Amino acid sequence: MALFAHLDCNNFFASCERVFNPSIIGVPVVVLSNNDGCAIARSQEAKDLGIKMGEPFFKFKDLIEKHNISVFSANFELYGDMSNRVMTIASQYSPEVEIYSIDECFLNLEGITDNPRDYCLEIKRKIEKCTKIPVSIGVGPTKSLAKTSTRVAKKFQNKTQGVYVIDSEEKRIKALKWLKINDVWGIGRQYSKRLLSNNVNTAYDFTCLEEKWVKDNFTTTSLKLMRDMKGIPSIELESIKDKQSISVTRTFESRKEDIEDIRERVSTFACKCAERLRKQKSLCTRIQVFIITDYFRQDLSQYSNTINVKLPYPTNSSIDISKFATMGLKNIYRQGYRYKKAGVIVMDFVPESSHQLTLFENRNPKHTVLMKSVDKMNAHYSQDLIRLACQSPGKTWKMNQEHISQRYTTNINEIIRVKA
DNA sequence: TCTGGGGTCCTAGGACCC
DNA sequence: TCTGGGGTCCTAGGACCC
Repeated sequence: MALFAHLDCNNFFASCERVFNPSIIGVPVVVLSNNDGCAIARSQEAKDLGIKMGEPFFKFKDLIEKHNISVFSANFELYGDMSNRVMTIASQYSPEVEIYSIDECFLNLEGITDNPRDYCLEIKRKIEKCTKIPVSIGVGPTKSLAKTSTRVAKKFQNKTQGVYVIDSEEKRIKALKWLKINDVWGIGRQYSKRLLSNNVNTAYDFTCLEEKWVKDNFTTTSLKLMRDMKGIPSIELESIKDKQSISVTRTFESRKEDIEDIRERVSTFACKCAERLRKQKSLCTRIQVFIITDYFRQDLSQYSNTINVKLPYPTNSSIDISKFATMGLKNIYRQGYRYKKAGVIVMDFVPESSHQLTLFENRNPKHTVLMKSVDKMNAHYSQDLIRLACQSPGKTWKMNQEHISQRYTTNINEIIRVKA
């Protein structure tokens, strides 16, 4: 019998901040998105105050002082490193692990234990001891049921001690009847609206639908999900795959009109894309560039556009990608608008190794060597030491990060200090 | 004044071919 | 006036996830 565990860190980003700052344990904590735009993580206390996921910062600013909320700018370097630690420990408990997101993973427990509850309590204990990150674990015969179990484990923490196992038909039905349709993995806003209007209120109702109806009204993915929740394993554990696209997009700290300012941003985004491409040893053959004005300001004139640039040859050179992205930008830029956001997305990859030189190759082989040394130096010294000339340092933009914590675990200068 | 970022998958519909 | 059918490939857009 198939057996999956799903592990989820509790309020992950907020918990990361608490690891290095025990004074905020027990008080509400909110972590903000880039530019301190909106809430992307909340501790339980902050959730209880009614602060919603994605809520703009300015809308709950008045609550901050009133309830003594600790606010942090997102510190992804710290979270990424803490995530690695959690995942490394989890991986010791199963030969087959899928890292699903920064704070979640699935473990294949088939044939590993006769007592999944105790086994997972041990995993939880170990992770919490070594990393101080609290986790919840759910177990079930399929991935979606394991994920459902995790929700139960979280919701009824006192009863479950943070671990719940669906190991009988009664438990499966009980959990699915409890799970609201809009909380089901794979059922989003649009789908739940349609399902609710058809009197499908819970996950259980969903599993009772006719397969044909689900397939006709939704997609094959939803059908798979439905079978999976019935207990028929239909969603497989996935191994680590190369990315199919890499994107760097940012909201500007202010609105920009001048193409020169935007070009500098786009060039920097392009270089970041190229760097990540090189990291996974891929070359891209298509670049997408987009710009958009501030759609929250309907009083201003709006414009947005996207362009696809097909490259004459596959590349992961920052110089090439920046050049083609800039060309794309020039095509879609229109004067007289105040732009709020731009982005570069690289796609249609080929592996670096299998790339064959084409007859009309005009890729500059020197770039490969150059980029290698750029990456090396940037890794060795501080990040982004080496830039292209067009990323003029004077113009390089700085994010609003008023409340950022230190990179305790990845930067020696920001390591935690202990008073003796 | 102030509203994130990075991904994946699926489908409908157009272009094109025989 | 009548105006095939079937197949493939590609892409934009929309849904979903964290």
